[in-house]
Amino acid sequence: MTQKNRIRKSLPPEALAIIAQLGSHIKIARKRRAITMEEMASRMFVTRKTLGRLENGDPGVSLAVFTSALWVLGLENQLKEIALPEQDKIGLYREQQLLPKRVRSTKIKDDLDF
Amino acid sequence: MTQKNRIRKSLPPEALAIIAQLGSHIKIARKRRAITMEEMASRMFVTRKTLGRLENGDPGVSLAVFTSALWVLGLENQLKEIALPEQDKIGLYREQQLLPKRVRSTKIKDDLDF
DNA sequence: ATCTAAGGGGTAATATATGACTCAAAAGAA
DNA sequence: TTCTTTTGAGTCATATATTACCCCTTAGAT
Repeated sequence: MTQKNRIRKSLPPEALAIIAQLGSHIKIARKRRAITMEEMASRMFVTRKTLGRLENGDPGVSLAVFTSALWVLGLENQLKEIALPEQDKIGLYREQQLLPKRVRSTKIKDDLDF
Repeated sequence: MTQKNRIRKSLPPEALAIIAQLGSHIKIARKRRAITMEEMASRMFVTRKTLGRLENGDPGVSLAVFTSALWVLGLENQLKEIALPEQDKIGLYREQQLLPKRVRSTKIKDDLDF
């Protein structure tokens, strides 16, 4: 039996919780702006039901739907901060670990004029 | 003709760009950690191809895949900041606008003991 | 109290995502 | 250079997302 969509059965509970929180935050933001699901869904070019899945924390909704929701709410800029390389402390640390112990001057072909 | 998946054809270019950036940031973070796509995909319980779609900015990948990637990279906490109600300036402003002009003391039935 | 609209949830049809497999190009190490 | 690994990409089968349509409960306004 070829198993499909392993991820749905294996999503760590914390990841599920994060997605659920995102959904409820989006719902709160929508209500604060006094927008109905119908109205917001149409601005997102999706159906009310799909927006509902997002707001209810369904992990299966696409990044398109998610991003579009933030877009309609005017919150899309926050997404740009995610996984920013210059703020990735773990990454920067690991990168240093990968640096060579010593550096040796490399012979550069000097006909590469620049 | 019933049009399906309108969102794919209607995603604002900026939203597409944001998703593409997220993907490339994830790719950078992975490389910094010296993890191959194969290795990372297996930790996410998806195939290398699906991870590739995420890293290449495919707007169709699910929140599950996206969140799982951040999870594996140890960056999932950043997601918790998205659309946080207490930091939603637009929302807080609009909420104030919705407040009633005046307040009138309401007759509270006092047999609601609490 | 009454009424209207908002939203939760079901179904069937269809588009798309995802997995499994494969080939090939490109990157990197020795 | 040569060899190995990584990764990009195509195909097919299947699971799932999304739509369009439906009904129904309930919250909120009057």
